[in-house]
Amino acid sequence: MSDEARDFYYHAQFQEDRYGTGATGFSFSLNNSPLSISNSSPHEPQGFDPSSYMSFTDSLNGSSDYNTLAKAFGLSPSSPEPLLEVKREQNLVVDAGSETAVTPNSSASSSSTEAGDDDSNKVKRERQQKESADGGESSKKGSKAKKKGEKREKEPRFAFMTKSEVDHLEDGYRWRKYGQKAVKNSPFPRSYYRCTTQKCTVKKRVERSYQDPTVVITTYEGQHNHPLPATLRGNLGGGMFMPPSMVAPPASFSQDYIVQMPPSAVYNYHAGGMNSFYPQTSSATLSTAPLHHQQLQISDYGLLQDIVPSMFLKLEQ
DNA sequence: CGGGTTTGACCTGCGC
DNA sequence: GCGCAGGTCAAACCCG
Repeated sequence: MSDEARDFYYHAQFQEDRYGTGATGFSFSLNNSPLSISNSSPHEPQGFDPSSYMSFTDSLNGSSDYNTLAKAFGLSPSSPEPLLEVKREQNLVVDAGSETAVTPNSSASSSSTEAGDDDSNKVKRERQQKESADGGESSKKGSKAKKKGEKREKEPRFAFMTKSEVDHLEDGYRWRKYGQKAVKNSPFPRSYYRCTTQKCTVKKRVERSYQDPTVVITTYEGQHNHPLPATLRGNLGGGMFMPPSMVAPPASFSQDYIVQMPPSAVYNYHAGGMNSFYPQTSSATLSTAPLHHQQLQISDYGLLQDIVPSMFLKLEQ
């Protein structure tokens, strides 16, 4: 697998009740066939390679097994009814189905200039040399500088889209905003966040789709090397949304499978059919419509917090 | 006072 | 080489 093909795109929708009316929920509004080879999306790049699809797990572990995820969601490679969109970014983020294309290769740098630790350290060093002539070799942040010629390693990334009124969705981890930039051709800025846990280099970018302002595009980069902050574990209620960071596919569709809603939270679903899956908890209700049209209504987020930690442990082993 | 946010400056990569 | 856009830094600021 090439370095430049390790990013992912995930599409979900979240109906949020930010004002506490109790009506919250999310839906995997997958308007495209992510696992489909015969994809007909107008936004799909020409000559799109279906092998570029891979599971979250694959994305994070560096392996590529396209069929695994397809199986996991009961899809044949040409299934017209995708349940989950997991897509590598091939140097771009593409909304394969909706109107919210994310700068399709307008500048590959948007997806390839990651791992700022390397460059930024260089930047820091240079700045320090400029600004502090006392040759301070300190720099609490620039401690792991790399050689100049060394090529930056790209962290695996995946992006997903969420329908939400708030930009920064709670995902159980603590984030520190370190930047905000205006996005070309978009009235909405892009925010940059870093995980505040020490030694954790996970970053995420949050921006709104300029074509559909109700859609928030979140791009995760890297993997958390620590558990969910304890102070937040018991606080998963209240409309929190767990974006998917990893999928642990089942051996077969008839079995339970786990969708990890990251960074670490997991929902456990039971596959109910080719085009639907059902949460095992009674806290949620799900229509029998095809999944990509379904809206999972979670009426009791308190239950969610019970589910998440246990599922996480399950995946941890 | 500690931790998070804001924001202008600065850097890098890329296309022309 | 230049300009543009994305990404990051870090001082100033804010807030509990």
